Amino acid sequence: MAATMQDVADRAQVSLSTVSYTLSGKRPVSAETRARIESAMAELGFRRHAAARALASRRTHVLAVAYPVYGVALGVTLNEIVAGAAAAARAAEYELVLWPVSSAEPEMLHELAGQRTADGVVLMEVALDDPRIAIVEAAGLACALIGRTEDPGEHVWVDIDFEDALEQSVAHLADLGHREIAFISRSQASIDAHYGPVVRAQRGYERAMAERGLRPIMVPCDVTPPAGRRAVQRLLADVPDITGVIVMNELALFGVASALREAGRSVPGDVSVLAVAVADEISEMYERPLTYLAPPGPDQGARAVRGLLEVLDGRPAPAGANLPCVLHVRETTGPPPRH
Amino acid sequence: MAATMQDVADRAQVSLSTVSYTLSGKRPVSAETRARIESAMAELGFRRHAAARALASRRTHVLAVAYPVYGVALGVTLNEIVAGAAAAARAAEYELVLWPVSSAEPEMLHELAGQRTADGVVLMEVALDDPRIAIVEAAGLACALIGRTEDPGEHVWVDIDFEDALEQSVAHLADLGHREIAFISRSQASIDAHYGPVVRAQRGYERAMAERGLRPIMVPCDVTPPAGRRAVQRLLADVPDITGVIVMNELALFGVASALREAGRSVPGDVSVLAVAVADEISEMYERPLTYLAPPGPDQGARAVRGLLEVLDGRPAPAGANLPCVLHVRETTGPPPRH
DNA sequence: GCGCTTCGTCGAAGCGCTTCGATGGACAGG
DNA sequence: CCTGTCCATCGAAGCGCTTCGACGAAGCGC
Repeated sequence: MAATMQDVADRAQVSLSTVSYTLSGKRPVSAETRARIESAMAELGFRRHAAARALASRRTHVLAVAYPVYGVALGVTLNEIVAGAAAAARAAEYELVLWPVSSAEPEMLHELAGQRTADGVVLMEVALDDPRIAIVEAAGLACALIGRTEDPGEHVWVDIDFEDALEQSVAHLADLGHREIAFISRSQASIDAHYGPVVRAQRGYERAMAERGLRPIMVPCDVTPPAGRRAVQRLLADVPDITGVIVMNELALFGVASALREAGRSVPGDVSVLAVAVADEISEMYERPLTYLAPPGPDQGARAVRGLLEVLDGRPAPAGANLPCVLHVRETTGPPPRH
Repeated sequence: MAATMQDVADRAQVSLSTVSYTLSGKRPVSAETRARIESAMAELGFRRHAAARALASRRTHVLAVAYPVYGVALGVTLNEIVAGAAAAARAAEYELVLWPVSSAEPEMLHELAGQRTADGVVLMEVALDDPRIAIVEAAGLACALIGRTEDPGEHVWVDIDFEDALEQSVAHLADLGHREIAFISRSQASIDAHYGPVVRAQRGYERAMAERGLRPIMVPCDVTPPAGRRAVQRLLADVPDITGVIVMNELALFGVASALREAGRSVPGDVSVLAVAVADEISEMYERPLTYLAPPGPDQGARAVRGLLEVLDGRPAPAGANLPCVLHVRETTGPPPRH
């Protein structure tokens, strides 16, 4: 079967512990011994047995991401975060695994964390009062948040600066001369549930509009294309002279496009469309080059993982990071029409 | 720190091995001893240490799913499979983790499999000649396929019966009286790459049409809403008297809807629309009750996991399962218009 | 030339669990 | 009453690795 460290030691004619030290670098090993051991490992195709290592070292060298498998329609944004996290983990010689847990079943998390198969957990889509944090910490694992609670305190957290994103969005449109700017956000349910991103975005939007003496026009909208279409139909009925639409809703975006087309409004001639926190890949799907604010995607995952590693190594947790989205001006925004 | 089995044994005044046996059930334990041990475990909040167990038993009790994080836009269908797999694993007291690996980086898989942190791997989105299978098996892990290779041989595999799905689709529309029935599938690239589902679906479609003396109308289409819209525009130009459209493309579906609306074709009055292998959740997103063939979703994951467990327990692998989609007739299909 | 440190290596003790063989008591059959 | 079974339990030997203390061989200064 698979070669063990003892096999390597025998073949290289050294003791088992020397093999361990060449691998970990925790004690010096002479160059020729190291070379002999390395070729023995290569010949035998040796790979450390993770469970044995974990048992002996009290470290699994595994980081987990609590991955919300249910409910999220469009995984691209999540996946970018995971990709960033995986890369950062790999760079530190940690493995990254995903734990498929919906936030509705914290019991599952308790189960997984209790077995101590990971050293730390990255929690995605953190709610303002997230019960999962306590569960993870009770199991003695480190934890990092993508998003943040009401008061993240000393936790490692990485969030998108939604307030800033909406400020940027309003600024871009207002600078172009728009006065009637609507914000199509998420479902009424998520607003009512005080879901962090939605609440903070709304706050940013309202402040940015108020600062410019503009009237905020909030349009809640479910995360589906037809909902986006209906939202725009409603908006056009209520505010016929609308010229700017900010959409923070990946799927609704497609419905927005078709509703505007149907209503005979050209983009950006009649109406400018700006998408917020939409992954590059989604923006590519749009029918024409979309003006959008790209979320920090992979960087979020990478920072969360690096923060986790700091904590695991006994260093102080880095300060929470509120990362900005970056504006890509393409072809769906322009000056408003002069009537 | 966390309680060990020895702590439980001490508190229940039995030996360590007796605790182990009550947990595993591999030897009889008297009722009162068991009760004492169980309350000791509850009081201490004991949970088995996974690494220690894995080391001693040569079984990690973990199953992994190679989860394609990159490229797949719409995760719903994948997630249903994962949910089914997780449930089946849990029922057998296995944990399920996801390994975030794109099929483009098999090296990553090699790394993960080499460390033996799982007993078996479920491979999703298997290509007709998938290099990952050899990698997993070389590491000595069992493996199950969602999808299948050209010749799956003795492997555990679970696939959607795409040929049958298209046969059902054509039958439904033809029975309603349609004669001009188009099939909007996936990108030309995936057709050229002989991606299994696409190839088999096309085969089923062409055969079903031929059997009825109908002319097949294949429309390749990228997996984005605007691509769906363009595909329909092209189709309407080429075949103005089209009355039936079969769509096997989750995202294009939304573009299909808007293109038909724009062209002034009512659904199902002028054109019937039938979606294939679209998750329930996606069908809910459609603007009106959609006629669709639901994929076996969770069942695929569950069967893959159960097959894996059979193999791990030394039993023969169950035969590959080619699962049918089930037709839900709702409101987007009806008889063709009489001109 | 002596004791010191430093370097490279070794041996052994676990990490927390599973599992095998052994043991002792209860009970039935003769 | 003795032997043979069966049942419930125990003790100990690992699983493959990390890590600590120890140790011989250099290399140093005085």
